[in-house]
Formats: sequence, C-alpha cells, structure tokens
Amino acid sequence: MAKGTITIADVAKASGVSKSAVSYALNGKPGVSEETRDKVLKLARSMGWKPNSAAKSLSDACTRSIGVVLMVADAEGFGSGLFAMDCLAGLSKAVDPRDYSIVLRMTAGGAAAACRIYGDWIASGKVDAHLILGVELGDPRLALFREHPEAKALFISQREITSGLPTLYSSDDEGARMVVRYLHGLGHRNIARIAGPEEYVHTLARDNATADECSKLGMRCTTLHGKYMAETGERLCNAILDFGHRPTAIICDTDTTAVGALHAALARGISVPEDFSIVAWDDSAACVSATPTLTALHRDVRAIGLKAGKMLLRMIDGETVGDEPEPPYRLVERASTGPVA
Amino acid sequence: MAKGTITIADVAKASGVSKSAVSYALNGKPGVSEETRDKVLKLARSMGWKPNSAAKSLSDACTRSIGVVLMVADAEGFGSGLFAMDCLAGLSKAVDPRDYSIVLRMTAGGAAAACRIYGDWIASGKVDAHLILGVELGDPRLALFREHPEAKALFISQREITSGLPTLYSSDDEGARMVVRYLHGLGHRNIARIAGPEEYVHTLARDNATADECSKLGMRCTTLHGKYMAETGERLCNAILDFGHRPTAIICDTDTTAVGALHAALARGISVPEDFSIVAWDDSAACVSATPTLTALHRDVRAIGLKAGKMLLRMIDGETVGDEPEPPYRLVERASTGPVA
DNA sequence: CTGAAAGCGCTTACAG
DNA sequence: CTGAAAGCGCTTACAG
Repeated sequence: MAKGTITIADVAKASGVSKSAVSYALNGKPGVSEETRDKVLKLARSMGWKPNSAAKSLSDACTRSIGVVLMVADAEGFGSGLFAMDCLAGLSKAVDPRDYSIVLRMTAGGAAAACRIYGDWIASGKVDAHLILGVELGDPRLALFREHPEAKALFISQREITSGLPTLYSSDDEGARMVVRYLHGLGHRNIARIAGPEEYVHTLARDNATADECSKLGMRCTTLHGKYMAETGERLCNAILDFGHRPTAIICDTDTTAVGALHAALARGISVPEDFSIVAWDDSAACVSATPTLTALHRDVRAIGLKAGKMLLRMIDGETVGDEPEPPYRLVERASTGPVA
Repeated sequence: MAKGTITIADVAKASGVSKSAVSYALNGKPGVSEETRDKVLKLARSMGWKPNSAAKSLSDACTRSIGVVLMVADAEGFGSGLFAMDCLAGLSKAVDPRDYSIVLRMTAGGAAAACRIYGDWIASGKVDAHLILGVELGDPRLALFREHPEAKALFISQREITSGLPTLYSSDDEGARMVVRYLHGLGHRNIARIAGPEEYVHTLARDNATADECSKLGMRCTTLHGKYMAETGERLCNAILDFGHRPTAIICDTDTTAVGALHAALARGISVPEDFSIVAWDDSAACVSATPTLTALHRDVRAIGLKAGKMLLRMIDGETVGDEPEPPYRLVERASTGPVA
C-alpha cells in the first residue's frame, strides 16, 4: 500500500474521537451521536479516506469478490472468449451495485488447471463465491465443489452433468427444438446437422433434442460431428450434399461451420436459400457479414451473466439456490433460410 | 471465510512449534532448522493449508492483483470487447507465474465511471497496479494518475495523449504507413479511407500517418469519418464511389465498415479486387467469412496484453518503466486486394 | 534455532 | 454515547 494512505486512525485523531467511534460512524451503525457521525463523515471524505480492502476483508471475512477462471484455447481462433466476455459484462452489472469485483484468471491448461485455481481460492478465502463455465464431462471441478459444499459456487452448464450443484442451465434443448419447428414450418422434412465435437455436453443435448423433435414432426435428420472450424463445415457439408438423400436444410452448431457450409454450397452452384437453407447456432458478426446473411439462433449472453450474478449474490447472502434456466434462445431470421421450393 | 478453514495456528499446534516458526518454514525463510521446516511443510500440505489471502495482503501490503476496468458499450455490438478479452488473456499469462490475479470491473459509464473505480482502488489499496485501456482525449484518468504518482499504472494507448505516464503505445502510425506502402506496391495511386469517429485518438493518428505516407509516395487519399457500423461503411463507400476521382483502393478502419464497403461495391457491380481493392484494419472472423475474404491489418492483441503484464510486474518490483511500443501490425493478405488493372 | 510480541487496518463485543 | 481491548491470519523484527 502506498505511504500516504490514510487510515481510520488518522481520521480518529483528526476528529478527536476513538477509532471505534469512527468505524461506527463510517459504517452507519448505532453507537455514535449524530453530531459525531457528521463530523467524522465530513472529515473522512475531505481526507479522502477509503477502507483498506485487505483489512476489511480480514476482519469481516468478506472479500467482496467473485472468482471466475476462464479456459482459453491455445489456438487463438477469432471470437473465442466472446461468450465469456459478454457473460462477464452481465456478471459485473449484477454485482457492481453491491461493490463486488470479479477476480479473473485465465488458463490454457484446461479443466484440470482451472480446478487447481478454484481449489486454491477455496483454501485461501480469496473470493466469496465462484462462477464456473465450460464444464466438461467428468470435469474435476464437479468433484471439487461436491467436496466443498461450504464454498459458494454456481455452474453455467448443462443441467445433466452438474446434478446436485447449483446450476444456471442452458436452453439448448429448447433451442434445438425451436430450429427444427422453424424449418418444419418452412416445409423442410429432410434436414441435416453439422454438430460440434461429441466431447461437448451441449453437443449431445442438441443431438438429442433435435432427434426427438424431428421424430415428433415426422422429419428426417442426418447428423455429422466435427470441430468448430470453417473447413470442417465445408467438408461435412460436402459430405452431406454428396450423400444419398440430399437434405433441403442444414443446421450448423456454430457460426464458423455455418460459413464453411455456405461456401461449400455456393461453390457447387447450389443457391441459398432457394435450394438449400442454412441456420447457424451462434449468432455473431460473421453471420451478418456472410452473403447471404445467415439466419441464426441468438442468445443474450449478457442476460445470462446478469442472472448468474444475481444468483451468486443470493448464495452469498446465505440463501439456498437451486437450478435455474438460462433466458431462452431467440431465432434471428435472415437471408439464408426460406421455404422449400 | 468458511468455518473449516485451517490457519497457521492450527499447523503450529499440530507440529508443536510456534506460529512464527511455521511462517518461516512455509515462506522458505531462514530461522528454522531443516528438520522443523520439513515437518511443518508436510503437515501444512497434508492439512490442506493455504495462506489466507486477506491476512497476507494486510500484513505484507501486497494484494497480488492487477486492476482493470473495462468500458463496455451500451450497444451490444458483436465483438465489442474482443480486444479486451485477448488483452486480458495475455495479461493473465504474464502475471500468472507470479500468482497475480486480475481484478476486473466493467462499466457502461464511460471514462468518468472508470475513473471513479480506479480512484477507489488507489484509496483502498485494492490492487497493486492498474492497467488502463480505451483512453480518450481529455480522459479524467490521465489527471487521476498524474495526481497519484505513487499508484502503479500502465496505459495502453496512443503515446501522444499520455505523456509522462507509462504507456504501451500503439503502432497505428506504423500500421497506417504499412498499408499505404502495400497499396503503393500494387500500383494504387489514388486511394480512400473510411476512418472511425474523429473523437478517437487512434483515428487521428491513422489519419495523420496515412496522409503523411501518401504525400511521401505521391499518392492521393480521400478520408471520410464515421461510426464503426456496416451501414456507415456502405454509405461512405457509396459516397466515395459517386464522387469525382474514383479511387482504386479503400482502407477501412474496422472489419465492420470494410464488410459494409464490400457490399456497397459488389452491389454496384464493381468487382473486388479486380476493379477495387479493400483493406480492413481490424482482422477478425468477419474478414475471413466475407466473399471475397478481406485483406486485413492484424495485430497480436494477446502479445500486447502479455507485454503489458510484464511491464506492470516490473513496476510492482519498483522499477521505473517508460513508454514502450506495441508489437507491430502484420498485414494479412487475402482476396480483397490486387494490383491496379 | 526458537518463541513471545507487536503490527498491518479494520470490526465488534465489552465495559464505562 | 464513547473508549479501551481483543480479534481476523499473517509477517517480522526482537529477545532468549
């Protein structure tokens, strides 16, 4: 801390009362006359006093911070981290009014490294509550927080894998059904999906919901899995177009693969959306920049972060928080989808 | 802090020595026998002890955190914040090894709100050092940190406006010249620029450098200013194409306006890059998704954050840090630029 | 090498 | 209403 820092003792001396009187006055607690309180408050303000953060944390066992560790991809793909960013913006908005900050760590070491950091935070009392993103199947962080029920933690995840731990769960199931119904409404009966890697829990959730909704509506759906890369979208789209029952529409799990799929279709002289409709899962600038612009499933990530923040504050206040759903997806209709010819 | 938290006193009791001996042992300081040290270390580990973060900060006046306040746009444009995210990733990478965390706040209140937060941090000793981004002309944060030379702060900004304060300054000047020279090499002599808003300092820096380099090379350049929106790019590009000396190439200050300009040109039946070359300033997924893909000026934002982190650590160590340049831009050549017909 | 003590800046029962 | 005191968990001169 800087030399010049002024403490409660300085204020006490200046106002001629004891440190405890100053503390009571500053914290709006009873135990001081209004007169004294006024004098102290004015003096503290004019001296530029602010409570020392470490001292306050130590004495009241409250750090006023929320811990978040973000897993960054080694590959520096564009936009990786955009979800996280918006989520943090929402979180910040929720906790700001209570004077909470976010303590942030980023790691390229995956879930294991993240788990170590959360473990340190639990043991060192670095944060009052934890927010966990990007949970994987068999993620060690699940075990960590199960072993430490005293730690306040909220997962933003698929509900299926965090059972027993407070979770803000995704609406992927609902989102998948929404897209299928939308395409059904346009007359599509034979569709395909370029899904993400099968390791991701949300991939499976989407797979399931899509298959289920399709069967309900009497639709046919072929699903291929692959990485979130443009080339993958291109390759898988070609595979789908080459193969037997050519679908009239395709759903891509991310904007990147959607753009790849679009290029593949256009390169073959297939017109979009006249002959072939494309829906992207993650809305983004890339969806707007593409020609034609891509219809996409949009979610308000900031709203998710905001809700997470509110849930965390409730946990910090000692409330028991259960599972709650994310705000629903919204389908943004653009130029890449149309009725079946 | 949680009930079960174990402290140095617990370890002391368990190992039968004093608290100070435990502290010395744990911190690798002299003052304990090797035997005692070993015993204490083993015990501490097995008991799962970690130093309480607040207590440590209070006693050694070191918070092990770097403060960053991010200004978020009210408008939820895609990609806003991507720069910040990558920058934080680099920062995190730099400070992680020293066990530093990032304390993050986000505000929609602009520079004034950000300034208030930094001011609070200075007074409360919340962080050991501050990183400041998105500095504006007449930014109150400049005055704040000038008044508090004891606060360790690094600006990522244009060098021109932070004089006297440690700055990691942008290579916009150099970047602008690089693009001009590149276009010159392709034979372009009459170019245009769709620049960002004139309020931004980097806009002016780019304006200046572009004009200067053009004059050196005997080139002509028309510059129009506008917001970072696709419609703006479209509108300004149309204005430029309608007007007198039609240029053979255009430089857009951001990927968004570049995509808008591209649409405008294509809509008129102008072929890119045969008749008209386009360069985007900020490389992004949108540049890759566009058809044709956009040549862009790319900067390694993570490297910038990493360098900032290293500079901050040096400041924390008491070193005097001056101004240093960002890693240079790199021109990524794609399909939107070509030689003059 | 080791322990008792004071201190970091704040909060909060506890006596006057 | 007010002050002296103990405590949060750690570090660090200071005596033994």
